[in-house]
Amino acid sequence: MNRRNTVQRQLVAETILNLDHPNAEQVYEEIVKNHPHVSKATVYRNLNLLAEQQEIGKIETSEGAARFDFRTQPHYHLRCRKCGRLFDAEIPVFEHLEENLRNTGGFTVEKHIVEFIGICSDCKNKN
Amino acid sequence: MNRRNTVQRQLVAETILNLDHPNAEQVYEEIVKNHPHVSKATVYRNLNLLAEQQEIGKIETSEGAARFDFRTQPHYHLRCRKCGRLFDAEIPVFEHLEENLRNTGGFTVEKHIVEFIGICSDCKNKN
DNA sequence: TATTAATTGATAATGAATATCAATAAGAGC
DNA sequence: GCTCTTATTGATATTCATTATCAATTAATA
Repeated sequence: MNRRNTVQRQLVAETILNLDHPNAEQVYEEIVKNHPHVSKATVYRNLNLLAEQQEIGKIETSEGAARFDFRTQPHYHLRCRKCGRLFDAEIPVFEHLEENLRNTGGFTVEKHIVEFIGICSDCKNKN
Repeated sequence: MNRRNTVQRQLVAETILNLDHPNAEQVYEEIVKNHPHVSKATVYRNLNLLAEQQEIGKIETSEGAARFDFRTQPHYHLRCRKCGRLFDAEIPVFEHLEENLRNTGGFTVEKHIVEFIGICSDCKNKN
């Protein structure tokens, strides 16, 4: 029941700080550079555990693998539909948006996601 | 290059009209009831083709399988995190939202998604 | 009716993520 | 420090949604 402080969990938590919206694969690749023994399953497990306990953010975009984020406050993202990279959207969160919908037909809204989709500058210059 | 009017494509287009935000599996199940010969791959192919040609909507939510929709105008959805069902959100689309972000750091925004996540009334009454 | 290329059906393959389970090791109590 | 309990790990199998493959079929055109 008690959470244990394992080397692997520590590594996942630290690695998130050094990567920009990585997916689980990218976190794994970064970790195995210096710690080849760590299993991919362990990376997935710890990413999810840390996200559940609100120590990191988990961003499930509308396409592709989930991304993780050292930012835990609500904010929105831009997603490049070519490379899949995420960028923080520099607009304020709609604090009152959900109020318009609370208990719509018995549906209880708990949170909302806003995702902007387009092309990042890198991909624009590549074609 | 020319699009052909196959029985299978017709079936997919018609079936979408009778289902509420179905995923590909549900469209397939509905079709095979009366047409057991139709392949699941064909259903996937036609759903994607019709979506590309804007005849139906494709909704890639932040979790689980993609949903399809006979509505093609932009609108938002509520998603139940228990059963995964989608509901139309009865709020107007933010027409000018993307303007705040156009060319943010070279990123060109093409569209945006708003998704409300919560619990539907059916799932609320079940536990 | 013959031609040709879009489409299909059946199935293999992919990618992301979770499940399984025996082996390991963190942390508590002694 | 040593032992015990059980959270955690590593390795791998499995699941799920979807796409790829490819020979066979068939819609549409001439």
